Amino acid sequence: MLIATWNVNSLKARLSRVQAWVEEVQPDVLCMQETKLAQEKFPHDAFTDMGYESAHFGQGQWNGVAIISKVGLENVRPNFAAGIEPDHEARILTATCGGIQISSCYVPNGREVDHDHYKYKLSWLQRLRATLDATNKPTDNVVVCGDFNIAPDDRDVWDVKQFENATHVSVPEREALAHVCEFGMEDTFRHFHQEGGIFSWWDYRGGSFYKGHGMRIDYLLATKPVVDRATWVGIDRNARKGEGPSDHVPVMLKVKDA
DNA sequence: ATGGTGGCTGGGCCA
Repeated sequence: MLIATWNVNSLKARLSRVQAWVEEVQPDVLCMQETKLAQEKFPHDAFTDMGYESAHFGQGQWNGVAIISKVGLENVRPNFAAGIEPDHEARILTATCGGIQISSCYVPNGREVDHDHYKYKLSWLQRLRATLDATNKPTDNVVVCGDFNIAPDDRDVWDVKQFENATHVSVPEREALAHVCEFGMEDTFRHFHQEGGIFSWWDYRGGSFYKGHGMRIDYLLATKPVVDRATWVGIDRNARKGEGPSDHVPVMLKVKDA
């Protein structure tokens, strides 16, 4: 089973590239972020034609998360779990696909340290952890993936000196991410790869991709039962090339059958 | 070259 996550930065602008990538790679599940589509505008038919069921949690021209699957799509839940203060934006969608509960997440950017949006980012991560505590055990098959807008450690940015007191690397948000992981999940990329300088996002501005100025802010967290079945994690850097790319590329996790 | 890109829109904000 191949599970992928990709911040597509507008599914309207990116549909042809997403279709081409899905056609080539044939993921069993693809989680998307930043669809930037209203709920009813999601192109379900385009994915049905390729053999996928799909679910979307949209809000309009911003945010929006989706999951497409060809191994089942059940227990679809937009937003955080019942009993937890709901997000006012469309940033998390959860479903069960092929026996694994998978969440497609678009964590708030934060804008600047101590900005209201940064406090929202920290609160959002707390509510993600609370959702897991309320609905799952660490022994469940769970994958939480998406655009976390956090570089987990200094290996995950191109030049740490450029990020003094900046969002994506600040201690409180890294601690908030660690708290999410302490539910009982691991960054599956780091399970297989220890090197730095492997990125999932490059700014559109200033030729960042060609200079190697990126960050690893997209990943798949998984509980131990899933990690124990994992065989490979990869990042499709080629997806950043060519005409009209997203500024993020797909990250993929391969899991053996249970 | 003192700005650089790209998406939302339809001027300026956001990433």
